[in-house]
Amino acid sequence: MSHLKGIDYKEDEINLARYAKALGHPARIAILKFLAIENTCFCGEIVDVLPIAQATVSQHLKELKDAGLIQGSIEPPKVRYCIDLENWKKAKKLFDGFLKNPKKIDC
Amino acid sequence: MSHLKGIDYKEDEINLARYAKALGHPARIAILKFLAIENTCFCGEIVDVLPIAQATVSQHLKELKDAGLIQGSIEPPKVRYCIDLENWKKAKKLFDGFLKNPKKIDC
DNA sequence: AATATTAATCGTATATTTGCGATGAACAAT
DNA sequence: ATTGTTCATCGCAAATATACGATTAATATT
Repeated sequence: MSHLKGIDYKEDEINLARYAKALGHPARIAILKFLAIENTCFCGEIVDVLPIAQATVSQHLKELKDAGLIQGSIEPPKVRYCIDLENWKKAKKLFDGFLKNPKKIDC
Repeated sequence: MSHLKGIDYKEDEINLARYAKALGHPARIAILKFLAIENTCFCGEIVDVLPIAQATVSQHLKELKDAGLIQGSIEPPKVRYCIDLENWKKAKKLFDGFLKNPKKIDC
């Protein structure tokens, strides 16, 4: 989310858009769901479950991590991923505030 | 959302991702917010308010419309836009189900 | 040291997104 | 009929995103 020319956008608008963008691909939704169910998992387990190549899964994981929705901790030779509950809650709050009755949207 | 190779993705995953993608740009968040506050508006009013060109606003409106989040009705020579409450609620339900406690995510 | 495992990264190809100026279409007003 | 207004669309450029095979890095295991 780098190219915000006018830069009138408010902090929350940018954050909400960033989270939304990260959720904007079904593979990443599926990854997050898997991660939510399993609590934690390794990249390889996702590769086994989804019909996409390892490099691509890794890429999606990176984007989720960059957006702050997940964390990874090294556990050689693997990396254990889990949802970042802190930011997950922030995201939830932003989406809740935005998606409730449009008449009463948070500003 | 056309390139879903494996196509294992579930209906809800695809729909959620589609809504999320539409929300994945701060300009579109700003547009929706403006629309929510004003109840309805014309393209030109958005152009006056946001620091982006008319063609670009029109493009964003098209994407929001394609995602189902807004509607447009011709009112020559203008087009009156408003939020599509029906789909807005659907989106809200999907995000709610997804973003609540990850331990209890909807599947 | 050599090997195996796991995941990130590189290089590449293709597709999509974002943005804008210019043009076009639709219609109202003169 | 001509003009003005509004918005969509076209054409283009640049940036991002998506996907993959191949390679590399890190580290256990043998």
